[in-house]
Amino acid sequence: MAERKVAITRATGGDGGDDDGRGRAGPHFVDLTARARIRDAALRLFAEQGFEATTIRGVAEAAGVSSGLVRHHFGAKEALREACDTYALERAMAIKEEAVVAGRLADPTFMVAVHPTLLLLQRYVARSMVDGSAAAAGLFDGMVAETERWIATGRLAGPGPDDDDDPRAFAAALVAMQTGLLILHDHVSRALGTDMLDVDGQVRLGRAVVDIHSRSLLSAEQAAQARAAYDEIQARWPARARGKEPAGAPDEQPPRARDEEPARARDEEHRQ
Amino acid sequence: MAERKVAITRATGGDGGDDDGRGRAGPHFVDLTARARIRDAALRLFAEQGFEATTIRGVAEAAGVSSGLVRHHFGAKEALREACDTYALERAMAIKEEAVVAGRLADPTFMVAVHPTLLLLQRYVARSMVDGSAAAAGLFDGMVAETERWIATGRLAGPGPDDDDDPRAFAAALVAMQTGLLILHDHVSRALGTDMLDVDGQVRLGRAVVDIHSRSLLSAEQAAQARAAYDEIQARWPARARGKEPAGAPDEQPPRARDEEPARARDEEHRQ
DNA sequence: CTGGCGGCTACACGTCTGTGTAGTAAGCTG
DNA sequence: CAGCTTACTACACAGACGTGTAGCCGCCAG
Repeated sequence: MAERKVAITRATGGDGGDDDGRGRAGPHFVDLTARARIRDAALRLFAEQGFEATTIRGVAEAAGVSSGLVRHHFGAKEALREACDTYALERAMAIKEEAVVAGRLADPTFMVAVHPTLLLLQRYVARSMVDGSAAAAGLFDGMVAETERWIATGRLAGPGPDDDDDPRAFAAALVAMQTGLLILHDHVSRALGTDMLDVDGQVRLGRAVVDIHSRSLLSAEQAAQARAAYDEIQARWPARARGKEPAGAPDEQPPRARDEEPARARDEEHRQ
Repeated sequence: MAERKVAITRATGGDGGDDDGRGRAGPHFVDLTARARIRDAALRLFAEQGFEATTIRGVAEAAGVSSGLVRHHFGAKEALREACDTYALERAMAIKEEAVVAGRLADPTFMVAVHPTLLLLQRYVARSMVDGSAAAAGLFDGMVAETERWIATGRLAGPGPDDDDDPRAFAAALVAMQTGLLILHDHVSRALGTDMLDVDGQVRLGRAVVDIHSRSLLSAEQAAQARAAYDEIQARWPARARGKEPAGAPDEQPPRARDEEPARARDEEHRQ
């Protein structure tokens, strides 16, 4: 495009400018095209406040431009969102690519350095899922599909992919859990006492997630009890419940069957 | 419109109309006080669309009343939210209490039957956390605190509470993950092919969560690698990083250190 | 019967939102 | 030079929102 000329003469430096306002995979410049600054501001505000709560005027102010310019560059608010979607995906892939091809994957310094950007992008995507962006929905599906594929490879540690397992549900739960961490950024950060996207918080949270997924929170008997309870429920609810037929007697005693994992969150919730 | 108000004043005239519009812990009536219907509609809409996106007029329409009546009963939108917060907590506690004192905890039929209500309440709370309700923030903190307490009891299965662990981060991550499932209701349901709050989806998801938490997704060496990577990062980032001091050499090789759990979500994300 | 009272509605007001339009300045092209 | 495009601004508009107000209609105490 031709915006470059004006932007350059306009003291935004020589950062070039199709639409990301910087060299391909180069580092961040402080001076960006106004369009890029708008997009960045929108991305951040969308991620922090959500789509609806973010106003075009707010984006304009954060980017240091007039609200009219936002419209001039992006037309409508929805188009601005789509631009953010595209950019988030593109930029995240670029970072990942650089990390891989440049062999910097093994360099923690690099990874941590780019993480603020990367995590913001992820946070944006996560928030978009809540706000109901079409792109985010596709992304969620893609993540579930890939996780499912990853499960199928059997690289998952532990007892192995179970007998009659439900990999789709497994994958969906995993993705939703992971995304939940980003969505609840503010609350998690408050609990941690640090921004979870800062290096410190990010490490603490990362360790916690590794801990959670590198041990089994439920004992074998606890898990068995829970599964038995689910069997019972399925048996009594004739719906299309994955090939079980209803049993007759409506009153038996599954051993205190709802005190396990899924119930924990419930308990705590009501406690407060 | 007009015929309804008559029916209501006639039918609900005796219940005092404090706020829930029914006998204390009684079953649901189809005919509720208008106030109760408004609150129920608001709860559902807040849970489904979020607070900002939900309009008073929308609530009124869903409840079958005029928008003015919403204001008449609740004054302001924020007060309506607070009423929902209070009610959600109260009702959830009531259900739980009934389940415990009536000994119906062991009756899966009951649990499943009340689950649609209970899960909607939970979903409301989860969504409130995203929308930034003060009550929800307190609830999150309470859940984290209780989970932390639960961890301290050592009832957690597996290798036991680790050496220098970070129970706060552990608890926060756990709570956020659990909550994420509710927040991403739509996406999870789409992945499942069923509403995750229906009996079928609820069972499938419950099984998946039990599976996730009753095995270790990461092998011992994977976990060790990840932890080593975090050590490395902490060592190089002198922040207030929990009592480690920076090391000198800026170039070593943590064995492909960022390919584990936390990276998985990232990978999939960019893939699509 | 009468008067007050609470549930309930209709309608109006100010604000904020996304959007539309007119206009200015600067640079490239001819 | 003129003519066009592009970045950018200021201002106006319609609609939707939360909120405010006046009033109707059954009920029930006196």
